[in-house]
Parts: sequence; C-alpha cells; structure tokens
Amino acid sequence: MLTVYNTLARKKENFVPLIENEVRMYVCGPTVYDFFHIGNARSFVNSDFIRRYLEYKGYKVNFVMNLTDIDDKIIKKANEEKITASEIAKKYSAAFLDDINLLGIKKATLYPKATEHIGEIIEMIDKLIKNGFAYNIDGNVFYDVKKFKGYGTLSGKNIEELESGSRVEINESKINPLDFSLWKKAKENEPFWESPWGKGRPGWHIECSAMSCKHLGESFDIHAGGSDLIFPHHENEIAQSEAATGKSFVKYWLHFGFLNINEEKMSKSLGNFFTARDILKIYNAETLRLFFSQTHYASQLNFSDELLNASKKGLEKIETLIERLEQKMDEDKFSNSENNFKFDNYYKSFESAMDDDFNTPQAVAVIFDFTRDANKYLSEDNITKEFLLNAKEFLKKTAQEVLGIINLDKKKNNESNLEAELIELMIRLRVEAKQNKNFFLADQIRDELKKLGVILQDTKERTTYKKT
RNA sequence: GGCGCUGUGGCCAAGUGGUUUAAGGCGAAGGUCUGCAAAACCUUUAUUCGUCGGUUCGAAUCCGACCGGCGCCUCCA
Repeated sequence: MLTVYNTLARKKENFVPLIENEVRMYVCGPTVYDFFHIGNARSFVNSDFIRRYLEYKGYKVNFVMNLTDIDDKIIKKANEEKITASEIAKKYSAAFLDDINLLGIKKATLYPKATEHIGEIIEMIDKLIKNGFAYNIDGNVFYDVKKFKGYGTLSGKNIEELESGSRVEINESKINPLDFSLWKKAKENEPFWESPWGKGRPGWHIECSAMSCKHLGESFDIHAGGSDLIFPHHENEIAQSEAATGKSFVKYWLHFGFLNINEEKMSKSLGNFFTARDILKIYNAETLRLFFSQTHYASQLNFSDELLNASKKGLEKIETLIERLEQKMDEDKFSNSENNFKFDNYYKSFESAMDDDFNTPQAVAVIFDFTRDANKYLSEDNITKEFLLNAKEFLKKTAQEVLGIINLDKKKNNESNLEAELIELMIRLRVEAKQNKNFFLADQIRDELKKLGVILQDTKERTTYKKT
C-alpha cells in the first residue's frame, strides 16, 4: 500500500486515487524568464520520481506541469533585453524543455501555457466575482480572502495573524492587505488581453487553478511543488478553485525540500545559484539523479562538489556491475544449475521503500545491496543465463525506469572503430609483453593509455577497458 | 513576533516504540585476487542517535525543557 505525506493532513495517508487505476497530478512549473537553477531541478526530478513510481505501480498517470509565460519578471526581462515578453517566454520555454530532457525527466502529459488559457482564466475570475469571492476596483480584480472559510488551512496560518505581520504589502485599493490579484490592469507598454474589466493580464495564482481545472478536472489527486509555494501560492489556489467550483480541489498535497548551498536556500534573489545546464556540464544526469534520490524529497539537501562526487563514485559501482553482467553475457558460457538468486526479495524491498512516501534513499540502498550481492554471485562459477537476464531486468525496472540513475540503452560505443581497434591493439601488445614478463613495457602501456583517458583492467579471462 | 521543519558514525543519509547494541553511499584501515595495479569481494570503522529530565517492561523513535540549524509569513522549486 502506497502512503504519502499529505501537507493538508500533516501526516502520512494511504494513497487512494479518486478514479481507480488513474492518477491526475499537477506540478507547478517554471516562470519562463531565465534558465532554471539546480534547486529548481531538484523539484522537477522529485516530481519525476513520483510520477515514474506511480507508473511502475501500474497507474495511468496524467501529469500536467504549467508554464507561466506572462508575469512581472518576464516583462522586466523583456525590457532589459529590448525584446517582447512573448519572445522571452518562447526562448526560456524552449530552454526549459531542453534542460528537463537533459535531466532525464519524462515528458509531462501536457505543458499548458498561461497565455493560451486567458479565456478559461477570465471565465473563472468571472465566476469568482459572481459567487461573491472577488471584487473589481478600477480594472484590478482581487480575491477577497475573508470570504473564503478555511483560508490558511493548508499553510496553518490564520488571517488575523497574517494581518498583524508587518511584511504584507499595503495596497491602497485592496479591501484587505491579504487580498491577492486575479486580474492585473495593464500599465503603459505592458502586454495585455481584453477582459470584462478592461485591458490587463492574469495574476499568478489564478492560472494554476484555471489550467488544472481544465486539464485535470475540478478535483484531482496530487498537487506538488516546492515548500515555498505552500503559502501563499497553493493556499490561494485552493481558495480560488474551491470558491469557483464548490468542490474539493486536491486530495494530496506534496511539498519538496530545498536544495541548499552552504546550508542556505539556493535562490535567484540571493544569487547563490548554479543553473542546471551549467551543472550538467560537470555531472551527468544520472549522477545528479542519484544524488537527489539519496535524500528524501521533503528534506533539505546541501549542494557541494564533495557530495556530488560521492554520488558519482557510488554510481560507478552500479555501472561496473552492468558492465560485468554484459561481459558475462558476451562470454556465452552458462551453467545449467538452478538459479537460486532471490530476485523477489529485492523487488519487495524496493517497493516497500517506495511505497513509504517515495522513500528513494531506502530504495537506492536496496539497489546497492543488490549490486553487492550480484557481484558476489558473479564471482562464482555456476552463473546461469537466467540470472544475467533477471539481474539486468531488475536494474532496468528499478534503477532505470523508476529512478533514472542508469541508462542501459545508452550507446556506450560512441568512439570510432579505428579508436576501438587501436585500443584493442595496444591491449594485445601489452598481453604479449606480460607473457614475456616484460612488465616494464606492460606498465608503460597501461600508464600511457591512462593518460589518454583509457583505463585498463585485467581479469582472469581478458583485459577490459573503460574511458574516463 | 507567529507558524513549520530539523539535529543519527570522519562526511552524506535511512530508520519514528521491541526482529535495530541503528540500512545504504562516500571516505579511512587491513585482507583475498593480481607480476604489480584496477575492479570486485571480505573484515574493521556509532553499546550510540544535540543536552537534560520524564512516560514505558522496553525509546534514536512518545512527552517536556533547554541548546543549535533551516525555512515560510514578500516574488521564489
């Protein structure tokens, strides 16, 4: 039984989707005004773990992630770069999709854009006004938070305390300082859409309500995002959606912990960030994903080279096993003995880890246990073909399809035939040198190749190589 | 000020009442294998879970106090 920690309930709950065998899931996507940073990447990867495990469990997952393509930050950036807001949005939407892909994240079912849902947004605002939850002041439409009973339930805040907080921006035109924008009146030289309240653009929170409602329905199963979205963004989404539809909005709210740098939240405003695409030049997607999976999604996680390198080393261990499995397969010498390796146990452990609120650190531990045990088994003589096939299948189902920390399909022989042949030639020469007890030459060949990035490894049967 | 999360070995990190005198990764030490390496494997590396009390037959796990770290309350994954 899958359990998930629901922010709304503040405890773990059994996961039962509203429609049997189907999960409707929405994750707040990026505002496309810049490249996203590695902290954002962590959230996207965490969403990916969840989505992939739900699919592993056999659910049909309808996964929607929005792109906020009109917003103050986009307008600001457009002014800086002296191009239009839509050009900025287009550029960084494309970059977002590229980077998501580089991180090995499965494509969402849909990436709806705010600017393509202005009609739905206006309709929802209109409904909110008619239902008495919103008011229009001179072309600006605000949500009247006092009208919505239960405002603050998700974040555990109450309106009185929030009001007394000094940090709430005072806006002369709002009834209550906590009221938030649904429709923003266009200022001069700003992009705008026509609406019943005049020229303007949607506020940030309403787009998620409108788009999730359109593509997933008025009530759906999972809504996820960073912990910093709990208030006010997700709180406002609940207020908007439930006031508009009269129905319960989301069943399970999941929130991700931050990626820290020197124990401090990585963020654009603090300036202490690295873009995902820059980090991907240093560490590959598999390493990053292993790194992320080694900490629970809700915990904060510090980002450093030391920690990344530890994950990189760990990953090599799993990759070495895969190489050994493939090598044994190529040797084509199998035992006819019974296969007594208990694969079921590893599947069960993996599943019970993931069933416990997507406990990826424990799931990864199962994969490392498996790696150790499979290696042990491989050094025995009675290897069956069945074992090799099942071992690869296990890694494929868990490490590849759920966690995405390995890629069995990646073409690893991307060197030219000439290069491969030259390396094989050097290996043959070295074997000859070894047979003649010319260890000086043998070591020299090995050292020189190492300098060129080719590492030789002698095994009983043959010498293998891998590239750094 | 309000609310929330958190403190586990050298580093990272699971575990949230008994099968745990605490999984897994990195690091370190010794060993097997090897001409030597590498890889792999084996052994060792927390009688202890921030501190002090309490509840309990039994606590890292529950409760209280204290100390420390982080976050949200404003755009933010």
